[in-house]
Amino acid sequence: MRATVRDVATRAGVSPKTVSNVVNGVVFVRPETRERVEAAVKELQYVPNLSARGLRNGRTGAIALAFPDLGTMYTAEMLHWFVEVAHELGWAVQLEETGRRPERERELLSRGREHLVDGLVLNPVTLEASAIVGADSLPPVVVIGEVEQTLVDQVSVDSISAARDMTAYLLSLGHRRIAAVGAVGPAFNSASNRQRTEGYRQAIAAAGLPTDPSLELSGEWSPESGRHMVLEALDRGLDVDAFFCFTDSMALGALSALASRGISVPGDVSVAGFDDIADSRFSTPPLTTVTFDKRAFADQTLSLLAARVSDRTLAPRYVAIPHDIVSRASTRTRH
Amino acid sequence: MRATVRDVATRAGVSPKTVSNVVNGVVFVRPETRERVEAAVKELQYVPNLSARGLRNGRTGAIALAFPDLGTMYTAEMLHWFVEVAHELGWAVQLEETGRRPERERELLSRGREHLVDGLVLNPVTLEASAIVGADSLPPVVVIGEVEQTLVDQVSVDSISAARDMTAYLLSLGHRRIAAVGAVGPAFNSASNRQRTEGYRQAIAAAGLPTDPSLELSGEWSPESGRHMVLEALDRGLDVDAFFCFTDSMALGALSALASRGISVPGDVSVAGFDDIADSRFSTPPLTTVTFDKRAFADQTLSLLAARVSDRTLAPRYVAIPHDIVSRASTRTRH
DNA sequence: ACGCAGGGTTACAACGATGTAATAGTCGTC
DNA sequence: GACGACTATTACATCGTTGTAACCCTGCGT
Repeated sequence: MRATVRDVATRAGVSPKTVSNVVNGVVFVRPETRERVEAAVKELQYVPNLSARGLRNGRTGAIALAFPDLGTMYTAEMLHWFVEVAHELGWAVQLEETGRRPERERELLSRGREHLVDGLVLNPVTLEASAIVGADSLPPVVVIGEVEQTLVDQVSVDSISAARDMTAYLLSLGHRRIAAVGAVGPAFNSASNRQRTEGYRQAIAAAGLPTDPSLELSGEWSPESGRHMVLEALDRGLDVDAFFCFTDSMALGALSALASRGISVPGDVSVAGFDDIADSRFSTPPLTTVTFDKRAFADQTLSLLAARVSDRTLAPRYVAIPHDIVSRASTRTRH
Repeated sequence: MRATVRDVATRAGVSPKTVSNVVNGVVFVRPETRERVEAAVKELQYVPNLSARGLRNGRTGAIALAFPDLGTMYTAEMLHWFVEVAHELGWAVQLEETGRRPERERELLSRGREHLVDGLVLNPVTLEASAIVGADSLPPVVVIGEVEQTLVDQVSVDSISAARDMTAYLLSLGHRRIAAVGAVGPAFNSASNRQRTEGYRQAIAAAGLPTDPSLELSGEWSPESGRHMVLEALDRGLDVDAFFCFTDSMALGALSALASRGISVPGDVSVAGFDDIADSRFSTPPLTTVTFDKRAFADQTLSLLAARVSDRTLAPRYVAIPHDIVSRASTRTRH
């Protein structure tokens, strides 16, 4: 049987509350009493029951992280930092997978408090502002990534400007026929690809080039789909000198497609990605991509969440994480 | 304020216990009563407080998953399935990262019950049997991956035979100088690489070839390290016609190293991996690797855990997940 | 010496859900 | 019509922890 404050109290000859005081260390306890209690705690291997504590003071010490797909490198890297930072803040982390299902996202928002969590970090794909409005009492929540809403705290990279920057970079290398892989379209339409498409178009327009819809390849944001979009573009003889893939994972699919057709990267075409996942340093060739500090991303998100947990009346805030272009071997100057 | 059983009970004109009965659905409740209660639940948006439930019946409905490094593709894919299966079983999932620190692994075992979990799935790197013996009262736990112990439930691929099979496969393609990338050695020594090294050596010996220590490249199991080991081997002029990397992530590093030296895969050398992570289908070239059913892995693990949670006196069981060789373009017959 | 201040400790209640045992209610049967 | 045999529902206590408020004690001031 597991030891409780009662057992420890009896052993140390004090009251349960004194044990609690020692364990929590908020109230001053006479050194000799503290010592006796600590000895008893050690002897009985006492560990506080967090269910009871959670019941008593309404905080569970856990937050939930919800991502659309756990099986991707992007999510893995984000998780790594989120768990690290959360633990530094004394939070345990509960994991949820929304699987791109809007109803699951809504469910998390409305029933968020069921699963013993003090707050929620949600990376939505489909979520629209209406879903947030719908829930009349939200748990403390920070959404991450591109979502068009101003009702709750949010952290993201400024995708419009990042996509604009990358496109401008490719243009500066001399590329003129830049395909946007994963652009908004019938196959996939979310805030993320709307914004990246927007940034791409802005840069093209700023360079005085015409917008060419045939260069905007629409599809799911996965390696399979990236490969597929590129193969299809090649099959229909698209005139293109660079592929700007809206995620690294699509870029890996693109590289695979190009390699299978014997097209050299960066000899024949350049390829660029977005996210700077670890794999992009080990692809053939290594990938030029949009990078950002993922540790800072987690830091910012969880500090917003901490603030909101302690004061739920704060006005919603938005934090943009700075981004940068990292140039690797998959892009080269074109003449 | 959040609704409780009391509020629902008042609203529906019944007692709190009846609400509980309806919500849990174990006792029979008269249809009209049930209807009234369900209506009240919906109107008040009642959601049970799991802290209270956990306190009352000793179960929290959550399990913990602990992996050494969350930022890898292998972990991401495993997580994906574990979370899916856990949710099907009605468990929430709490995430821990051990960071290859033995003390963190021990801590999870000894203090596992602190964090509101009914059980623990632990993927140890350094954990040895002694650490498990040390803890005199273990939480329900299943270890996954290669660990040399028989004290608690365990699920893993049979690494010895999988490594033997892959090595035999490479031999059958005509390779005679097969490097083992990530082999046991001073740089990294864990049950995993001991076992894979053992399988590799068995196959070499079974083919009547001499064991050549210079072919066993020791190092961390990461892409960086994989690249590094291969580059170093090339630099010292190692005579080699295939690289068997003990994980796909190292294999991706190896491919990157070979590409940077202009060595063709599979033209000049073959490369094989282990784990069949998603990326390995999109590398250049796609990777021959050891595959296994990760969904089945999660299924088996969590059903062992469920069994142990409900009966902690069961004898420890071991389940091996079947593996297979999947042949892709990174390997080719040698003459 | 007596009273008062203040710190250290305590008894008690409450957080919300649910198992237990007792109660109210229903139906069938003789 | 009354009694038994269930069956649906209830009152109560409890899980372990901690906030509240009351308590006791030591030490100081007058």
